[in-house]
Amino acid sequence: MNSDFTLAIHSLTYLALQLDRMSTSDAISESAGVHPVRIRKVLSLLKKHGFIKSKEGTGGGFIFARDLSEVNLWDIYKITSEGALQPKCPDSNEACVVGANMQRVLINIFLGAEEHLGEYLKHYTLKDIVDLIYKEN
Amino acid sequence: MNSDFTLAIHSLTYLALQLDRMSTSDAISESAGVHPVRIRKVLSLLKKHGFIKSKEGTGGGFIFARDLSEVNLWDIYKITSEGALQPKCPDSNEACVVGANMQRVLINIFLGAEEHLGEYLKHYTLKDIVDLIYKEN
DNA sequence: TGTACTGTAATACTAAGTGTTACAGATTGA
DNA sequence: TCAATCTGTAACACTTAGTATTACAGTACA
Repeated sequence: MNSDFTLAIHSLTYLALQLDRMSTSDAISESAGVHPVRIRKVLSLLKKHGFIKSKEGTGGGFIFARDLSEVNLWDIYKITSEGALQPKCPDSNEACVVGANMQRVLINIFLGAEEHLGEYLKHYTLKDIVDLIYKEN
Repeated sequence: MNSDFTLAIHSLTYLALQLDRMSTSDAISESAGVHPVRIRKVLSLLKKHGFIKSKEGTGGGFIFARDLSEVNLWDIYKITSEGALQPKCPDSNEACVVGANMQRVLINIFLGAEEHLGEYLKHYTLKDIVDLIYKEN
């Protein structure tokens, strides 16, 4: 799994603690320890899906656009990492009964796995994450 | 997720259809469409964990060592891919409340996710996979 | 009009995954 | 005993995905 998912969570959590003002990609990138351009790419995705708003120019930045408890981790997973579970099988041998059918079988199993993961991730809202950030252990 | 997991499943399924004789890494690699050395590496792992037996020399190869219905996909996942869900977060900023705590929060969430995935994978035994290979769609 | 932002393309760098070669060790059969 | 056929594994090369960096256009504000 690439880290866009965790960067998105990190960014949104950061914004969640600054609901009253805009935050710059520089500030968020410093908190997350990655390059500002990377953060802007991830935030650009989040914006396209309506989770945040942005404003260019002096005093601009990013700000949360939804209710904290109505955004969950599955929402974020879907736009940053959907299909990440699916391992890429090389083209196997059609002349062999295993090779010819394995891909179809595995794809279905991994689709199921991702759905299953979704059920788990849906239980975590951004509000939960903020609470966990403050809770010791 | 790397493809060791699916290669292991592929190999074991192949062996499951040849329970009465040994199969060579060459034969399996041809079915799976990857290099024989790669297959041997994966099979080496499976052997170390007692899923298969091997024999060197002429007429040698690999053979299943367990009951088909007592090996499930979670067993295989654990030895090939455990921790694969865990995205690597870059070291974030300890001076920021989000940076300082995010890693701990995410690690716990992903541990839970992997456990959850385990519950799903446990429901598929190798016997199920063999049945699915033969079942249309 | 200068400064501080976002938005994004292009490119370079790095790490993980995969393929390949090489060769030692085991086993078999002639 | 010798050649052939396997596994076992290390070493290295290649490829691709992930990430960082540079560059610059566009927007907003003072």
